[in-house]
Amino acid sequence: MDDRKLKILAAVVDEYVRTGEPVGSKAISKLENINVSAATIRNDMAALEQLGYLEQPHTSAGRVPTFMGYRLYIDELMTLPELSDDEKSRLDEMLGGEDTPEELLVQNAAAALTEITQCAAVITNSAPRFSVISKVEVIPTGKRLYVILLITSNGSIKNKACRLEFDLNHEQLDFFTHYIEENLNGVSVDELSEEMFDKMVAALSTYMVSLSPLVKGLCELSEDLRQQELMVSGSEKLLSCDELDKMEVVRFIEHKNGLTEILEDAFSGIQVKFGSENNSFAIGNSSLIVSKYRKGGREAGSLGVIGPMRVDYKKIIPYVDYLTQKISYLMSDDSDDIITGTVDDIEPTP
Amino acid sequence: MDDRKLKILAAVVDEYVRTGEPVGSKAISKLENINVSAATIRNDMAALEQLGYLEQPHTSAGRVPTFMGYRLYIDELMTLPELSDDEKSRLDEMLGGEDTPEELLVQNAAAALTEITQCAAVITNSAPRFSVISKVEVIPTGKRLYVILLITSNGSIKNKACRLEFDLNHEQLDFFTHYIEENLNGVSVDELSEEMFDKMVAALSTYMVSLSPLVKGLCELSEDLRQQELMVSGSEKLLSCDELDKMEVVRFIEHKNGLTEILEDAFSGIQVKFGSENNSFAIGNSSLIVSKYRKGGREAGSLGVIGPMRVDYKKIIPYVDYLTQKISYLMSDDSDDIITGTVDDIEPTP
DNA sequence: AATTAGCACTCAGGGATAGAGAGTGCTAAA
DNA sequence: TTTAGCACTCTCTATCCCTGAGTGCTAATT
Repeated sequence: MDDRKLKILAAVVDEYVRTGEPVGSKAISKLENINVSAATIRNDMAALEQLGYLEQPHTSAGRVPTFMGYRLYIDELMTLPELSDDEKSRLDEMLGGEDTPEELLVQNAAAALTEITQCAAVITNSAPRFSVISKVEVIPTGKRLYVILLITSNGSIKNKACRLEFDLNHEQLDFFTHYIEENLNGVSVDELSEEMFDKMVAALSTYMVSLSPLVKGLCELSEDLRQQELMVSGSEKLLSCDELDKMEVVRFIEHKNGLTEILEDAFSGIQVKFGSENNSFAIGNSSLIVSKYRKGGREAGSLGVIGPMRVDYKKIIPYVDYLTQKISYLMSDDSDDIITGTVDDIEPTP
Repeated sequence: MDDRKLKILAAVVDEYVRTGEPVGSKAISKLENINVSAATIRNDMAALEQLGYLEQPHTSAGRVPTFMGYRLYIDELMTLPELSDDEKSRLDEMLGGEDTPEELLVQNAAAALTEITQCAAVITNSAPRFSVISKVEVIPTGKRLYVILLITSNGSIKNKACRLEFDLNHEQLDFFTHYIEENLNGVSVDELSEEMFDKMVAALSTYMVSLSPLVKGLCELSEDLRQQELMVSGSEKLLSCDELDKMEVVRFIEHKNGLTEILEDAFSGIQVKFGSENNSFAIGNSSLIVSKYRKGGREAGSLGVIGPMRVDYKKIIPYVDYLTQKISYLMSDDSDDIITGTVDDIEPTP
């Protein structure tokens, strides 16, 4: 695998990304820093095809990169340009100022990626999983009607109305509230499980059976919290992309199949995954460029772009990279007073 | 515009709805209650085209109804069948029993419509606008961090976190809570206005300036409440419908453009609107069949189906009609224990 | 006057055919 | 080892032709 072959492979990918057409030996030979003839390139391309990095849609067509070709290009060959100051400040502006709420920050990043890359952008927020319950309240709001309020250390607030069979008196409500607080305060969202709530129901039933709807409500709320939040923006861009199978895109838009898993599995740093048969996220010729952002030192979610395999990696990767870093920076900034603001610091409800 | 022409127009629409193909004179002449020759029908169809009710995709193709044609068909020509008892009881079952919560009732209706019609269903809930504030709570949850909880008589619950510049002590929190309760409890959501909150800020500023973020938070929550809630279910059905432009459908699914407005504008009874350029709800060849349901004599929301213009109106309209009536009936029935369950009945938080 | 049968006409859609163009692999020369 | 030359392959596009469905018009019939 000599040096020139790698250079040619890189050139083929670049050209293909640029034009979308299978690229021939002549086109490569005309390129600036290639100083060999088309015939030589033909020989090398034949070799690259033999090795599995290129393929021909048909005899007498140019070459197109294979999965392997893209993989090698992305992992080894590609040279990423630095973002210009202009581009950086444009992104900063699109993210919003320093006092933008965290949730909006990530959403703005997705919107920015959609606009700049003309691809779909995807964001997840796994923050809830790493937070702890910081407050639980049960508030009577009508005949036999109670609202449960669940607040976590990262600022998520969930509520739910429950109807009981009987009204609770002061004493009963007090008892329940204290019981719940003792059992849930400070518990990590990840630890919450159905069994745990089942046990609570069992324990409480000796005191008062009719409390179980409240526990059930709590259980449902905790499920809400546990589930990662995933949002896809600009998915219509995928439809106008003729490299992708419209049916598959539609199926993806409907069910977001496999995305959660793949994003959860991802590790730090920029990663590129192909929507091949390997994983459950399967839009035929697609590519997912994703990176995780951090909050207070911990991975808190991910941010990425979904496009055709033939996307401009050189352009998109720096954008995704910059945005995740910026978001991580902004989040580490003022995150302390939310993360550490546990229930111990606060006054009881009057 | 003689009687036979109308009959033929109706037949063309029926056939086109059934087959999806442009319909020719021969097909019409073979129909049961048409007893004239194809030639006669050709003459009438030419006349109907002249009048703007039909059009030809190209010379020597059959005819297809125009907007105007559909409009006339829907408004005057179509004969709606009664639902059979079987169908009615099936719908009743899908709606859920008498004690189904109102919100779920409407959602079940949407699910039923999606399943039966294989189109998208849309529901709105304008109930919040006609409800009153039944409870407001301010709950400390961290350093200078407070959650405001707003509950209305119809069961909507909204919350929001606010950050203050200083922590409040018991006394201050008590004062604020009482002040808010006195000023907001029992106030209709429709009456809430920015000016009202501005006045509250002014009044409170003599006591404590730093409370204003809380009032601002309340103001934002009340805006959330005022805005109609809109849900679309089964929107994926629109994607598999090749009469509709996929791009437009995806854009619609993502942004629900214009739906709120059009649904708010609708008046009582079944209505059919076309997704043409006239209104902001613009999926090219689509049709929206919608009706309002009532609660305690008042319009409380709407219920509808979005499909291609070529939908089976005869089938869908009776379903939508029945469901809205049934929902209106169920809501007038047991609405009292929620509507009238104001804050006065309940115990203060322990 | 209204309806019908008959007929020529139009047009979309589906092969089939042919030529152009791009690109290749191979061979032989540099 | 590289390059030039050349025959070959295969897609793509345009063109033509044919078929079938459906029309509009005219003349005959009721």
